[in-house]
Amino acid sequence: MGIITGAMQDYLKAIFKLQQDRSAVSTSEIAARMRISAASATSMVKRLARLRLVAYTPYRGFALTSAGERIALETIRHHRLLELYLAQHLGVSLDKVDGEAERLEHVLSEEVEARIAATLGNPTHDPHGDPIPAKDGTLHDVHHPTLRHLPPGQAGVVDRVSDSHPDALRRLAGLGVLPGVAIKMVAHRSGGCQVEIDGRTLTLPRELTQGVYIQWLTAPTKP
Amino acid sequence: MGIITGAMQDYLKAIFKLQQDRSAVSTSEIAARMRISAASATSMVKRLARLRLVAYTPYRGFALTSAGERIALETIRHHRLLELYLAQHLGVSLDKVDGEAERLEHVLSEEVEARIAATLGNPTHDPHGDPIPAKDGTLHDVHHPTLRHLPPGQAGVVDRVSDSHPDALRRLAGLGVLPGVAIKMVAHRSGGCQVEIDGRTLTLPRELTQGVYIQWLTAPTKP
DNA sequence: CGCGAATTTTAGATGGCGTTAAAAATCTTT
DNA sequence: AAAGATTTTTAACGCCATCTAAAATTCGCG
Repeated sequence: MGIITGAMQDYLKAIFKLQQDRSAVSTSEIAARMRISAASATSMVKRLARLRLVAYTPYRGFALTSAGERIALETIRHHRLLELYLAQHLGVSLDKVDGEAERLEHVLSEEVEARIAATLGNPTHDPHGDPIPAKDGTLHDVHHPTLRHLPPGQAGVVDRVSDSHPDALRRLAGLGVLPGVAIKMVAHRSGGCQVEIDGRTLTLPRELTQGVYIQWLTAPTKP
Repeated sequence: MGIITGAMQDYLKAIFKLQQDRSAVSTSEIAARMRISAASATSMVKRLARLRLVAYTPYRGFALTSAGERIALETIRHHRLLELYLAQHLGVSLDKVDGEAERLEHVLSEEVEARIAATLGNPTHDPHGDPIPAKDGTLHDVHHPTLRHLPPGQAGVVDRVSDSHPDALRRLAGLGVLPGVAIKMVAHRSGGCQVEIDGRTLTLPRELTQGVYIQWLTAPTKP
């Protein structure tokens, strides 16, 4: 029940993410991910273990306790809400929101967090499609919207273009649909959709919109 | 040119404010203001002196160098912009904005600062009437708007009511115009103005609006 | 199984930022 | 101007968070 520092939150966040697949995390994994020495990781993990935020067996790795997971999820919630808010309400570009949120997340009060969430309409996914943990720790699936999922009027940025159909990829590239390009949905049509890129309006057939993954600039509206 | 920590920014800010009147600041003054021990103040001042942010003569006090003042002003700018932004765009109440801004100010990037300033219309005063330093360090006078200075449509909170006219004070209190009460300017009339308090609309004669100091909730609009 | 390789932990520094207690300098007051 | 009071600085410590180098442990392979 001591105080949780910003550095501790970062460790807990990193452990949480590494733990997604494998069940225990090693010192060197966390050190590599956080770009610190293995010795630093060991000493921090020991500190976290003393606070009962991770379960740690020397030489055997460690895993979050439920208390640790709770803090990790809160931190991730802060991070992703901030990313969305910065992008949507302050126009920060998507390649910068992560870095900005990284610093702000540690000093965000519960009150401001709540107001940001409310302003955004309690979104469930951040602009990269990653789920925003709910206050109770609930986590949705990762959301990888393709062009077809953009509602009309909604703008996004092309994240990547599937390379499973090289032909489609080539046609899209020819039309200017490339990763990093801003794209706005104008309207859905039978058999495709109309989008705006760089001021130009195009109509893309269904088979081309399939493999275009985009990043949301606003929260998905709730049904 | 080492890195400037958040604690250093807090010291520089405090020294700047103490320096407003007197020309040199003492260890005990800063210690009292920041609620830390005098010994801590000494060690931090020595650190700041090493970085050439304050000019320090042992046992004789210290003052900001121009480099130190620049950082102090930047920090105060961050603080006051954040206060205004939190109040105006996220609805944080005025008694909480200071504490919130206190933590956020140290991690605000130049980019987000600029976007916040732009969103607010490059305001010159915070919700308490204190001037927001410009990027170049320029500082306006303290602005203590009275009710008469509220533009129509603009809402504020009563900060204090002058007690130099006890009679006026009593009449205002009878009308519900008390410190902490939200008030909105409806329209200026010859000889007074029409305001809305708590849902009720009142017309106040000129002599009553004189001594009512208010806090701005939005930036003064530029001429 | 046992030995070298890889990983992990410990040991010992450093710097930031705070503390208390004692020493040093300055002020005050007679 | 000297004594006493006050202020300021120094000394010694603790905790966080990082590092490097060395010791301990575990892994992998012949």
